[in-house]
Amino acid sequence: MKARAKRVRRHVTIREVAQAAGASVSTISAALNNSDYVSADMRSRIEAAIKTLKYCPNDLARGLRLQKTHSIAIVVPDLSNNFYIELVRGVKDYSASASYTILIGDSRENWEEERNYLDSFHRRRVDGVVRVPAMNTTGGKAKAILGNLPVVYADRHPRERDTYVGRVGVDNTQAAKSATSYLLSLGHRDIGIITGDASSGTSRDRLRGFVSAIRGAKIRLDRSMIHAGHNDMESGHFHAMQLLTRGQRPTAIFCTNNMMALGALAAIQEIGLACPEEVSLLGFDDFYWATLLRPRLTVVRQPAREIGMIAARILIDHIEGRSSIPTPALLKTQLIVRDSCCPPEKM
Amino acid sequence: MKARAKRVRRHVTIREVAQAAGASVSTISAALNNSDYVSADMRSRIEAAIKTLKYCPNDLARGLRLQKTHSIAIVVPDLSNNFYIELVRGVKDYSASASYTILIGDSRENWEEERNYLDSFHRRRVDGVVRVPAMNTTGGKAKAILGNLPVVYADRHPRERDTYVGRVGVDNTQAAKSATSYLLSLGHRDIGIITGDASSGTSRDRLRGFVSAIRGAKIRLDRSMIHAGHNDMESGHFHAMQLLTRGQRPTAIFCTNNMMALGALAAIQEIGLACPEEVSLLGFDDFYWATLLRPRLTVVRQPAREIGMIAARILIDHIEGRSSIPTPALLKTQLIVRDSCCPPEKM
DNA sequence: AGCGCCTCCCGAAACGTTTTGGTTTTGGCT
DNA sequence: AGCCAAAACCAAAACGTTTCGGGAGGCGCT
Repeated sequence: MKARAKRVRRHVTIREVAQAAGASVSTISAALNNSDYVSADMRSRIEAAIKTLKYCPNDLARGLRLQKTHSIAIVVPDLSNNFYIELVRGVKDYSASASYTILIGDSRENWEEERNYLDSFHRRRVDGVVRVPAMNTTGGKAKAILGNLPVVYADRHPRERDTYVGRVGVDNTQAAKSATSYLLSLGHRDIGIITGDASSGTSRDRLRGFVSAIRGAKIRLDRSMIHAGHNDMESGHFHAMQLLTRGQRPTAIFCTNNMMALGALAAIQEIGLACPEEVSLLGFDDFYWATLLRPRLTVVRQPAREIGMIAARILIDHIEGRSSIPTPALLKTQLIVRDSCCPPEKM
Repeated sequence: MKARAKRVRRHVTIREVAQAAGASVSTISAALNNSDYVSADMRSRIEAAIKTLKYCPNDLARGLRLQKTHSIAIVVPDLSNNFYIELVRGVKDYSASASYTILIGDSRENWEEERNYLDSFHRRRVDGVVRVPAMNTTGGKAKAILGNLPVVYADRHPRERDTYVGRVGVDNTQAAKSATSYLLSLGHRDIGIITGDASSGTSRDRLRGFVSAIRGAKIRLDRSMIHAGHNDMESGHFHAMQLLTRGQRPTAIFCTNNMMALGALAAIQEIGLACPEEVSLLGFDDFYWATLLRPRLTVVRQPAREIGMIAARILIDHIEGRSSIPTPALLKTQLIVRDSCCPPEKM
C-alpha cells in the first residue's frame, strides 16, 4: 500500500547542486575536488547547497570518467581464520592512509567462490588486488579472470610462474625448519606433520622446512607421518586422528596452520590424550585467544597485519607508478613458546 | 625502467567487441544480457570475440546507466567476532542466490570507521545495506549518510526511532531472561552481568531480560553487579576482574556477548579461580571453537547465519518492490549447556 | 589605449553501458 | 511478384562525473 507511492526517487546529482548554488556543473566539480580556482563566496554557496540537498557523489560516474576507482580488492580464503582478519585489517589500514578504499572477498578456500569475487571486483574496476589464493586453485586461472590488473600475493603464492606485481609473506621453509628444530631439541623423534594442500607453495615450503630439519638431525623420514589437510578444523581433526590412532603414534604433531592445530587439539582431547605430556602440539599462526586454550598453544607467529600492510603498499606503489620495496618481501616469524610442547615421555 | 613502458593499457570495451564481431554496440549488449533477438550465428561470433579479446564488462558504466548496481552492503562491528562472520556469510549466501553481490564493511565497533564504510558504499550506489551498527553510534547519524537508501538492521538495532526497512534478530530480553533463569535454577543468587554499551538496543534488551529474571525470582537487584562493557575481550576482562575482586564476589557471571565471555574467562584463569566450581560463566553467541575451551563454554546460541540470510532477504525483497516477511523478524535462540556453569559452592 | 596576465567561471566532450525507437532483412503467404 | 509480420540489427540518447579549452572581467604596466 503505502510502500507503493514513493518509487524511483533518484539520487541528487551534481547538476542539481549547480542549479541550487547558481553555478555551473564544472564549478561544482572543481569545488568538490578542491583544486582550481573557485572564490570563497562561491565555495560557501556550493557547500550550503550540498548540505541542504544532501548531495552524495556518484563514484560510478566518477570512476567511469577517471578510469580509476581508487580502490583495491583483498580476497582471502577464510574470514573465520583470525590470521586473515588481521591481514585484511593491515591492508585496510594502509589503504586508508593512502586514501584507497578496499573491497573484501572471502573465498572459503574454494576456487569457484574466489573466481566470483575476483570477477566481480574486476568488473567494478578496482585498481588492483591483493590475493591469498584458495587452496584448490591450480595456477594461472586467475590471470584469465583478472587480465592485466595488478596483483600482489600475500601469505600464499601460486605454484606456477604467474605474473604478479609483488609477493609478501614469511620465509616458510625457514620458519617450519626452526619450529621443527624446536621439537627436535625437546627430544622428539617421531613427529607428525599436518600440512596444507600441496598445490600451495606455502604448504610445500613448510613441508620442505620440516623435512629439512628432520634430515638435518639424521633421523629417518617416515613419510606416513606426513599428512596433507585442507587448512580447516575438520581436516586437522581427521588427520590428527589418523596419526594418533596408528600403531606407533608420534610424540609431537606440527600443524602448518592454526585451523588445523585447533582440529588436532580437538582430536587429542577427544581421544583423551594428555597434551603436552603424551603428545606435543605445535601450531602455525597465532591468534588472540590462543592463550585461553588449555594447554596454551605454542605456535610460530606470522606478522599478519604487517603482511597486509606491506602487500597494500606494494600494490598501491605500483598503481601509482612509484617503485616500491623489493619483492618477494619476507617478514620475520617468531616462535611463541607456551605450554603445548614438552619433552616426550620415556617409553 | 621496464615498468615505465606499458602505461595506460585501458580495458577492452563493448565497442571493440562490436568491431571484432562485425556487429553494433547494441547488439553486443543484447547478447550480453541474453535477451532480445540475436541470431545463433551472430551470438557465436560475439562470444568468440569476447573470448579472444578477454572482454570484461564495466560495472561502473552499467550501474550508471541502469541506476542500479545489484549489490548490497553489509557492515558489521567486528569481523574478528565469529558471530559476525557467520552473519556475513548468511547475507552473502542469500544474496548470491538472488544474484546480488555484497560489499563487506568492518567498523571495529567504531562509528568513524562505520561512517566511512557507509559513505563509501553509498557513493558506490549499492542498492541497500544491512547494518549492524557500531556501539558508540548515537542514533540517527546514519540516516544523514545514507539518505533514503534502504537499510535493514541485523542483530542490533538503533535506539532512536530510526526509519528502516526491516529488522531481524532474536528476542534478546527473552533469551537473556531464560539464560538468567538457568543460572537461578542452578541455585545462583549473586549473579554478575557484563553487558554491552547502553546505547545499543540489544544490550538494553538483554539487560532488561536479566533484571526481569532476577526480579521474578524475588531477589534483590544489586546494581553494582551490572557492568557495561564494549563487546570486546578487554572490557570483558576488565569488568570480570572488577566483579571477581570485590568484597562479595558473584558466584556466576553472565556475559552478553562472546568476546566479553572470552575476556571474562581470561580473567577467571588469571585470578586462579576454578570455573565453574568457584564461578560459573555463561556466554552469549556460540562459536566453533567454544568446545575447545576448558571448561567448554555454556552459551546462548543465536542463529547467526539465518539472521544474515533473512536480513538479506528482507532487504532484497524491498529493493525489488516485493512485499516481504513481517518485521521485526525474531529468530529463536537456544541455550547450549556445556561445562562452564554448575551450582554454586556452599559458603 | 592597448596589452598581458591573473582569477573565476562556463560549455561541451568524453567515459562504457543499456534502451528506445527505429530500419533493414527474412521468409511465409497470397 | 507483391505484401507483411516477425526477426535481426543498429544509431543515438541517456546515466553523472571530470577535464579541456575558452571567455569574461579586473588589474597593472607601458
